[in-house]
Amino acid sequence: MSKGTLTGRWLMEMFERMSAHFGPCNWWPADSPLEMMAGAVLTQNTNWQNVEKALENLKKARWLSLQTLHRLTERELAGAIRPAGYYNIKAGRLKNLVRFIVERYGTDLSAFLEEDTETLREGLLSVKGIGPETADSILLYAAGRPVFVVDAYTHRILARHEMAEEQSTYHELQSLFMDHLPPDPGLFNEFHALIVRVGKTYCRKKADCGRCPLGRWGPASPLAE
DNA sequence: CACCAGGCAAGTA
DNA sequence: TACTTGCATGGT
Repeated sequence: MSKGTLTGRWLMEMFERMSAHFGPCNWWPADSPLEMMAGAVLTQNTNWQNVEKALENLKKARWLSLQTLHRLTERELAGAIRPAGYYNIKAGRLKNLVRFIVERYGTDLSAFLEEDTETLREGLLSVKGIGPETADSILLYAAGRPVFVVDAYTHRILARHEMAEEQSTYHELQSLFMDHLPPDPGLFNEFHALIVRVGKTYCRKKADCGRCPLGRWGPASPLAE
């Protein structure tokens, strides 16, 4: 909350550098909240390019509605999302999520997304196959809540710049952002998107790290010149 | 050819 | 509690 702290200033400097380097990311790349939620499940440990193919299959088949996804068999769904990998697991997870929503809120997704943030998060986490990152992605990008999303890139980048311990938990990393930044969904949205962008572009190979807007590996924090 | 990608749950000790 | 393993396609 207190952005006057040293950590808060670090984080805002980090944001400004990434933002100046890349410009607006326009996340989440989806045409509807349901597509966003499906994408969140499909992208678990998977390249986004593969997820796009799977989403395209669902759109072409006109299967991207709560009603239809609820009616489909797991086998039918698995066939369509094949390019996303882990397709049997993910078909089950998508069905679990859709069943949870339809049974409690009906086929109007907005009824679910209007719940208060705590209820939403607990509900999502109660679904088998929805973990903290998937739940928080949905909270931020489908429901517009001020919840920071932590992913593998967040962990990697913070650890490499010695802004967090290598063994930090999901909640610890999330608190680093949420305790030191204003609870602004727009800020959290762009911040997470930029972290992924930086991670994909500069954090994969050590050689690329020299061009990273956050500087090279090691204790050089974004504030260090 | 090997390795990785915007996780999660289940199993083992 | 703290590791380890299975899940699977498509790009580099």
